[in-house]
Amino acid sequence: MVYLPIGMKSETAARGRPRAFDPDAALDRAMHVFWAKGYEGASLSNLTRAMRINRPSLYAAFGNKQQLFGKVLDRYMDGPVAYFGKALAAPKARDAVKEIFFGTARMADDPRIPTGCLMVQGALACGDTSVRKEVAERRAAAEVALRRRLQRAKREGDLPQSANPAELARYVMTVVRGMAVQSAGGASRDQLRRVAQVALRAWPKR
Amino acid sequence: MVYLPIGMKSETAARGRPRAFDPDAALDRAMHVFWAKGYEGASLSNLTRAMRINRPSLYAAFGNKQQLFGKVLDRYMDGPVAYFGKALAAPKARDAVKEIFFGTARMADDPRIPTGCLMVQGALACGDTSVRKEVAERRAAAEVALRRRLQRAKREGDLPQSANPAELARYVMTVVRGMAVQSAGGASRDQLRRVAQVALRAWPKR
DNA sequence: TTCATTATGTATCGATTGGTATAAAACTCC
DNA sequence: GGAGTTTTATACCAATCGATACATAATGAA
Repeated sequence: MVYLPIGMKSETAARGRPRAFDPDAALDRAMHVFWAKGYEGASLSNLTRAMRINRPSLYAAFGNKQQLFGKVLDRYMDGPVAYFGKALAAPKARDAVKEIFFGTARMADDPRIPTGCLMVQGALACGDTSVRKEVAERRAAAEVALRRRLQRAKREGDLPQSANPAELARYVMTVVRGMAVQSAGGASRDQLRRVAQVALRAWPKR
Repeated sequence: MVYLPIGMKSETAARGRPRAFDPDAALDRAMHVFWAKGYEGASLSNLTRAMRINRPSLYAAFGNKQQLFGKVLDRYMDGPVAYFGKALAAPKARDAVKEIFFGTARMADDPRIPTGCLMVQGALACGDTSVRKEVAERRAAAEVALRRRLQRAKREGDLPQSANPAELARYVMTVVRGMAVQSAGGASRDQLRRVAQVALRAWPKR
């Protein structure tokens, strides 16, 4: 198996020595390290050992530690938390929120992934300000997506006119972030499901 | 001004050269560094500069970095989050929870302290497992305290018989942790207050 | 004064950090 | 079969990490 360089079209002929590792598999392994240890807790030695490549290969393929973290975040959004975008496609806003809550709870017991949320524990507090800013922006982007979905729901009469989409979106994301912290602290899927049930009681009645 | 060694009774005569700094003030300064940068993001150079002492003084007074962090956590519980224990003393469980929520929101705009919560962003994910475990235990202890308070409320008829104190306590702490994450991401006091209002709608009716 | 004791300031320790220089290896193109 | 190109592996870089050795300063006790 020969892996193509990042961003290279498959039509293009591969020149030079072929890459001996799968960049996506390496990103998955890096994701686990960042997820479990945080950006600063993940050393390059940790990363290269887990990714099963050596340092120059990492730098050639992914830039540097910060750019690697960015690519890991991209992959995280398209992978473990893809349920979030799918949930927004539910016909009813309440069902979308329910799926977001239960999707978050579902991650807790998955033995293939670390506990918690990469966007939360990856770099909540961090000596490197720009890294902290990047994850904060990604968290904010998720809240914006949910807010837009709830605004649509209000226009469609799916939410009462008294409802405030911005407030509700912020509330939902607050619960989701809190569930991530609880999960990182050892909360089980079942415990988080019950939290989700309670949280849903705050949802506006039609 | 002469400051007494840690743990020394004021009756005891001070021997040797007197300490030239106030340990409590130094702890407060260290707290800010850990709070803003996290355990791993806070280097000893950051800490000693902020504390205005040099390294040997730090080690003599506080042990090592991890023990310093532990003492900072103690001070954090008795200082910035003292509102939590006070809230539990409210006569009604709902008021206690309300005070916990609003107390958490109140911290967000305080210019004297960093955003977020030291027990969350101090070491949510961390290369050092024992540090991560310590903060997790402290978070768990807060939840236990609230659960006991809600169990008492149920016995007193302050909560309906159908209420589940353990679930409710977990829900409240989930929201509080989520508010901390939102605060670290730049949410204002007012935004968090509105989140608290929504969260309270999930509280069981009498 | 002298001694014991404790704190301070400087200078440094070995280990680890993120990041590279360099050369050999493995491929395509001509 | 080279020539050109890219990846791999080893070895290394300066900087920083947490932590200390050591000499000096400042106090109480004798």
